[in-house]
Amino acid sequence: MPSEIKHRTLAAVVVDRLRQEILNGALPSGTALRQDALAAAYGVSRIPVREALFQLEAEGLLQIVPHKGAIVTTLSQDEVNDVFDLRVMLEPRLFRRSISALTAQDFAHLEQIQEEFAQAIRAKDLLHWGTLNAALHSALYARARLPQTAVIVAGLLQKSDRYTRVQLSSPAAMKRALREHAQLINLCKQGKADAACELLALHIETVRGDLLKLLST
Amino acid sequence: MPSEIKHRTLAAVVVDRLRQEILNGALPSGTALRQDALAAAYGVSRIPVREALFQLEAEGLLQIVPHKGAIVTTLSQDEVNDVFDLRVMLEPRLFRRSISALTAQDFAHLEQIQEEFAQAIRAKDLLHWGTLNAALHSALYARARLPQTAVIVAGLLQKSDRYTRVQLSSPAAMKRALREHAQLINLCKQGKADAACELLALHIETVRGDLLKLLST
DNA sequence: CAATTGTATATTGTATAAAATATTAAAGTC
DNA sequence: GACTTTAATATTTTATACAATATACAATTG
Repeated sequence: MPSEIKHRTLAAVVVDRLRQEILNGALPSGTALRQDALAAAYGVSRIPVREALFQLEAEGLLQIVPHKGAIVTTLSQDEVNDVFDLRVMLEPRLFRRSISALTAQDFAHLEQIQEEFAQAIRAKDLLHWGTLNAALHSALYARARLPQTAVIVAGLLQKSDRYTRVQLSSPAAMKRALREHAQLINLCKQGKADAACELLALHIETVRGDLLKLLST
Repeated sequence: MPSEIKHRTLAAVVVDRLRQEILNGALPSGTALRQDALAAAYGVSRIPVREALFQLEAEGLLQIVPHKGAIVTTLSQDEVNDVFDLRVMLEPRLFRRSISALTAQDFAHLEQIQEEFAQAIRAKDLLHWGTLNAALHSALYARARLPQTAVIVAGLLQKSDRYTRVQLSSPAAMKRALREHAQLINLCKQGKADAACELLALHIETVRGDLLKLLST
């Protein structure tokens, strides 16, 4: 009985749940989404479902063909490379502007995410890994004050996460990510902006490399 | 009597008309959009209007506050700079990958846009200037085969256009843009990729400079 | 038999109406 | 008189019902 839900808007609720299922892999690429079925599954009418579908299309997770329907999109290897190229270009820019302005509170937040990270690894909880990864990166850029870039990068992180979740089935890769994130935070604290940005770029490239290795097999 | 309209979908029609009015300046920043009024104005029900509003929010032209309404957003000077920084980073990348693959047909298309451009200048038709500018830039990148970057840049061009329309009230600036676009096309034809990309970056910086001058006054 | 046209069914798109939420104004209390 | 509370109104959000479109398959024609 979901009576305790903070009732934002049904459309927003559906957006979050659908996005989660897509990022999780519960709705794999190519899945056709029927408005009727989704409405029944979530116990709402088709209108909030429709609005959710449109929003997810804007996020790039779906493709909607008028009068036909919505299907979960996939990214080609070239597109994955495109996404990672963009990340390598844009994230260090955000990072550099953010580092010097990070507060003690921000660092506390980062440490907290790292803690959840470690827990997720111990529990082999792959489902939340992508969310945590995106949260940590976003937290690193929290003080960049470049909102346009920030929303673009948020989208790129989301797109990457669909695939990194696969990649990180390897415990070794998960632990390396955890370690690199810790190094990033440390360099921040020491104010070593150049070194931090360099490491960030390397970190992204590392994930890309692992991912491409998996996709090609 | 609009009976000849190719009936795509009412929501899509509303999206296009609303976007046009926002980019035109007919709906200036800060305008509150009432679903009822829009539905009446376009002669449709409120549902296609709602879906249009959501799409335009995703494009960054509106901000929707649940249960309150939609208002036309504005960009601060910092945000304008952010947009142009991104353009300088991303457009040359697209350009470089596109140049060598441009076909004779592509060049014909570019020349056609240039012609419409010149006509718009002669007719002092500011309204379509932004659309043509975005179309020309996009045409330059048509063969880049980087869809992720392409959609991001398309969004950035749209955001810039809201402001360049103002900036180009000066005939001198319009003619300079026309000339620089012609130079870009010529360098493409000659296969001088490096020079073309350099000029492109300069071109974008020039527009930014003019724009900031106007915004600060 | 191939191709095309027509019909039935399923699904999406839109309109109308009801419910939920926010805003405004008025009334009452201290 | 200032402040809270309550009613009234306006607006958004959601549900239901209807219309338009696409898909699948049968029927017809050459």
